[in-house]
Formats: sequence, C-alpha cells, structure tokens
Amino acid sequence: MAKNEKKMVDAITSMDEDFAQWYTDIVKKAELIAYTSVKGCMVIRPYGYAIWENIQKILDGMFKETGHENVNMPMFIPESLLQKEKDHVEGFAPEVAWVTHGGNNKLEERLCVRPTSETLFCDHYADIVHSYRDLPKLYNQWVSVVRWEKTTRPFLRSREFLWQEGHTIHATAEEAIEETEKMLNVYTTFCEKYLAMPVVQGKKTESDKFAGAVSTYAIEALMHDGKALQAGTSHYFGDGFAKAFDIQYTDKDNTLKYPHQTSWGVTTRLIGAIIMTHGDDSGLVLPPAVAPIQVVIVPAAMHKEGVLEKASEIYQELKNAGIRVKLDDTDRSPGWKFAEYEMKGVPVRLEIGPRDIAANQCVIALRTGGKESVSLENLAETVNAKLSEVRDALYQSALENRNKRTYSCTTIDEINQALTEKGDGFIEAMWCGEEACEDEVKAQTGAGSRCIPLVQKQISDKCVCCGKPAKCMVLWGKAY
RNA sequence: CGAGGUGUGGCUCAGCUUGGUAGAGCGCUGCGUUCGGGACGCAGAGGUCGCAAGUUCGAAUCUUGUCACCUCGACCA
Repeated sequence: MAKNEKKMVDAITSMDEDFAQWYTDIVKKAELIAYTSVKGCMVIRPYGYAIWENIQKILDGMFKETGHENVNMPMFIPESLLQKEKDHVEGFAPEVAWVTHGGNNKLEERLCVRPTSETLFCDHYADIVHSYRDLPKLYNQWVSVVRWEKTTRPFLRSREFLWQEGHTIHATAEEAIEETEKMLNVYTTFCEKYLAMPVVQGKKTESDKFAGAVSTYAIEALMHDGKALQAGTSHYFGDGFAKAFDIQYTDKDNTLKYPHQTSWGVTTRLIGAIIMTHGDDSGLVLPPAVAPIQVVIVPAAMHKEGVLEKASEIYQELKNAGIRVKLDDTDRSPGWKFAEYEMKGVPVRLEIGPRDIAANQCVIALRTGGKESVSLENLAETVNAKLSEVRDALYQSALENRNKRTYSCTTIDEINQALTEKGDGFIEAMWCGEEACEDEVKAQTGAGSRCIPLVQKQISDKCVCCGKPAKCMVLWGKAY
C-alpha cells in the first residue's frame, strides 16, 4: 500500500499536475481503492465497491427490462479461438495476458486471460444457433477482464477492471443495429438520470472503431478539466464474427444465413467519470442513486441526554423508508465528521443536537451546497426530495460546464485559439471523412476525434482541416 | 532493450556531499480537557535504512553487485 499510493500519483501524467493530484487525493482519501502488488491492478475497497454494486443493480435492472439474461463465460480463451477473427485478434493481441502453464506442465496451447469475450460467445453461438427459431439471443455478463496496459490510472485504466459486457445475436442486420442503438440509449439514460452526467451520443470514426466491429457507437462525457471520457460503448458487428466462427441458421425460406451480432459494455471507469464530473475541492460528490451512504446523521453535543436516542430514531425511520443512511456516533468531533463525509461524497447530511430536538427539527445540509432547518415531521419525504434536488443540481452544473466548454470551430486556428483561450473542451467542427485530416487535427491541436454525434449541426460546409466539402460534424477533444 | 530517477516506522519525507547512539510531520494507542465546521495537552507503541558482498575500529551514509518500482519512447473500456 505504501509505495503503491505513490505510484498512483506518478502514473497520472497526461492530466495536469494539479488535477492529477486532486484526483489521486480523492481516490485515496475517500477510500475507494488501494493498489495490489500485481502491477497496475487495484483493490477496490468496500466503499468503492459499494458504488459499483449500486451501478450494477440499476443497470442490471434495465437490462432485464430489455429482455437480457445473465450468463458467465470462462476467464480463459484458447489461443486458437482468439485467432479466428483477424481484426479482432490484431486489435487485442498486444495487450492480452497469457497463461502458459498448468501446474508444472507447459500447456500445449496457450490460454489468454479474456480481454473481452466476443470469441467465447461466438463459440457458444455456433453450438446453439441453428434455426431462425433460436434467434435472437440476448446475453449479458458481469465479470472482470484483463488488458495488459503499459500505463495505468485508478479507475480510468487498470490492467484488470470490472465491467458488464452484453452480447447479442440476431437474425437480421436491422434488428442488430436496432439493438446496438437501444443499448446506447439505455446507457445514456443511466448516465444522465442516475449518474447526473450529461453525455453526447455518437458513432466512432473508422480509425477509432472496436476491433472487429462494423460500427462502434459511444457516449462521450466531458470532465471538470475539459477532457473527454468515453463512458460506454455499443458495437454492431454485422456478420463478420458469424462468418469467422461459422455460425449459421436456417431461415424460414429454408436457406442458410449468417446472423448479426452486437456487444456493448460499461466499466468501473464510470466511477472515474463520477469523480471527475462531480468532485470538488472538498472531495468526492456522489450522485444519490449510486452513493453507498445517501444520508449521514451527525449528532451534535452527543453526550447530552436524549441526543443519541433521537438520532437513532431518525436513523431507523430513514432506514425503514429505504434510504441508505448512516449514523456516526463515534467520538470524533462533529467538524471532523463533516469533513470526512464530504470527502466521501455523501449527498445529504443531517445534524441533530439539543437545540434542534427542542424545536422538533434538524439541520439538513446538501453536498451541493446550502443548509437549512427542517421539521422532523415526514422527514423521509423531505430527505427524498433533497436527494433528488442534489441529483438535479449535479446534472445542471455538469451540463453548464459542458456547454461552457463546447466550441464551434471552422478552422484549425480557431480550434487552437479556443483551447488556449477558453481551456480544454469539446470542439464541434466539420470533417471531410478522410483519416488524414483526422490525424492532422490531432497532431496540430492535441484534440482527437471523439465521435460523430448522432445529433448533427451544420457548422459550415467545409472540412475544418482540408477545406474540401464536409461529410459530417465531428466532436473533437483531448482524452484520457 | 534505449535514456533518466527512486528505495529509510502505516503514510510523506529529511539525514548521505564530509562514516560516529536512526529523525521530523501526519497517522495509530492511552489518559485528561474538549467536541454545532477537520480541537488541545501529556504519555506511549512502531524501523534488521530494498537485498548481498566489500572497505573500515565503526556504514542509512563510501565501493561493487543485485533486486524491485517509477518516468519518457508503441496502444487503450
């Protein structure tokens, strides 16, 4: 742990030094993770994991509603299986970890530790898909995957990370594309409604696509410091994998056809996104929907008669109402507790002391600012209202930050000017569709193409780089 | 592998140039006073100075070797 925390600071270099320090402090002080002795992997501590569990609970509910079933595929993939789809293996081979021995014996065939599970699902599909009656299959799994990254950062990039990967297979391309878009919308709703994090939906450019995909959709979020973060992806695979893995079904017309596939995923990176979207100088700020502790009760003048009793009463009442509440009756000073739970991002704090009890009220303070005295009558209702107030305030300020930091530009000079004068952010600019221009923009401004937003704007009719006729508007930005 | 850097209580580090009883702050434990915005006093626990060899009366410090980790050169949820 000792040296490892130091590593965390060193590992974050492409962030501004101050921002990296701020981010690292929050991760450390809010007790989200520790590093293991396994290079670049992390131990998610109970408090950090509880956030992930809440994310998992909500998202999994949404997946079930859209008809998906959970399964569990093996952690190991035989090399021959990984090799089957050419683009896919080229994309992932440089970053997979290999198992070469079983016990003391060298394996005849190496096993890779899954970096993603498309190949395993395909192998399975080949087994079970034979007729149009077998389609569609809508699967999801909550597992961890391993990608041997050269440089790592807490939550944003670690060698092992937790995620959810959805894999579906459909009779037609239309149906698969519809699924891809549907899941992108599920992610969007989740991020905006529950994480209070506005995102831009878009399609990745050719060069930025997932290995083996026909098209990759993504949601892009903008962080406090103006850098972009990919918060989730949804891929349409066409029938490429089906052909590589020999998955065929007999359709109603008695002909053999290749089915069409999708996959989509979000990871523990979402926790990093939460930190960098909502966090402030006092620490973490958690959206109420995923906060492990939604309300903390801090008793004042605890030793005075009746205070703890009243605090426990309130605790029970809120708990019974389904609110995740904690009563801190340790002998720390109140000031210490205030700072502690602010650091941990608890959205609502209740203070209760003799003066409040006498007036049948308590002080309610929001992590987003402001505190007032409220009656103890119908407290659960009041608290719930305040929780959604916090969510709304978080969403609003994140949206304002994004709007303030989104610039429309028509030339490379304008991009550079905007980025230097107003700070990092999203650039909306037209593009001709040539990869050369994409590379050129990145080389000259540092901002790469994030996505081609689904909601398009007509900034101009010429490519921001070469001046030739533009095909679409691209969202550009610096990324982690 | 190429270049640079670091290794000393749980954490952040000082000490090394010029060898001489292993230090500070934070954290931790106990007692007391406090405690409506990170309180204070007193007492205390905790380290084979990464590892090994060498020089020396004597090594955290000098020499050599070795190991681990980090940063910069290629990618990425």
